[in-house]
Amino acid sequence: MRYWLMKSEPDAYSIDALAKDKVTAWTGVRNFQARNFMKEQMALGDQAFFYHSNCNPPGIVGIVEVAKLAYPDATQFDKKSDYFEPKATRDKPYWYHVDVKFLCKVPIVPLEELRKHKALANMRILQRGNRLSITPVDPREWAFITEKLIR
DNA sequence: GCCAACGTTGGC
DNA sequence: GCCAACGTTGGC
Repeated sequence: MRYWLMKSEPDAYSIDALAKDKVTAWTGVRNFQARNFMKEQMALGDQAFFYHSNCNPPGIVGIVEVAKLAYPDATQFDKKSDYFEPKATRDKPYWYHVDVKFLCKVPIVPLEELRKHKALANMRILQRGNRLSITPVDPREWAFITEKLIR
């Protein structure tokens, strides 16, 4: 089982929205690396930090679990959707996504707090210019955050 | 709102 | 297949 960090802009979809929905389809990912993490590596039961980005303050606000393996993103076939992909066909979809299940909310662990800890220095989210919306989290980093920074 | 960093596109 | 131009992300 692996660990992940998944970004969402709270204006678009927040941890509170997921707490209400319980399960959501993680649609709209349009980056090949992020897609491949979902399609090729995510397994049922994998856990992920739910991260609020592009807000003040950005940070980890919850924990979720992969509840359904990757399947084609329906929004790519919808001409009216912002996520429409003209090159995709039903036989050869471009974009995939998993479903994630709400596990819990946590008191925010701000990005600024993550930066303070040497144990987390290699986290993808902390690297300069990082924009990837889904990133793997090392099990040791996961343990550090859940044991030391979340209470 | 600014802007650095990055991914993607498309002309050649 | 290179690479400049462009669009997007996301912290600040």
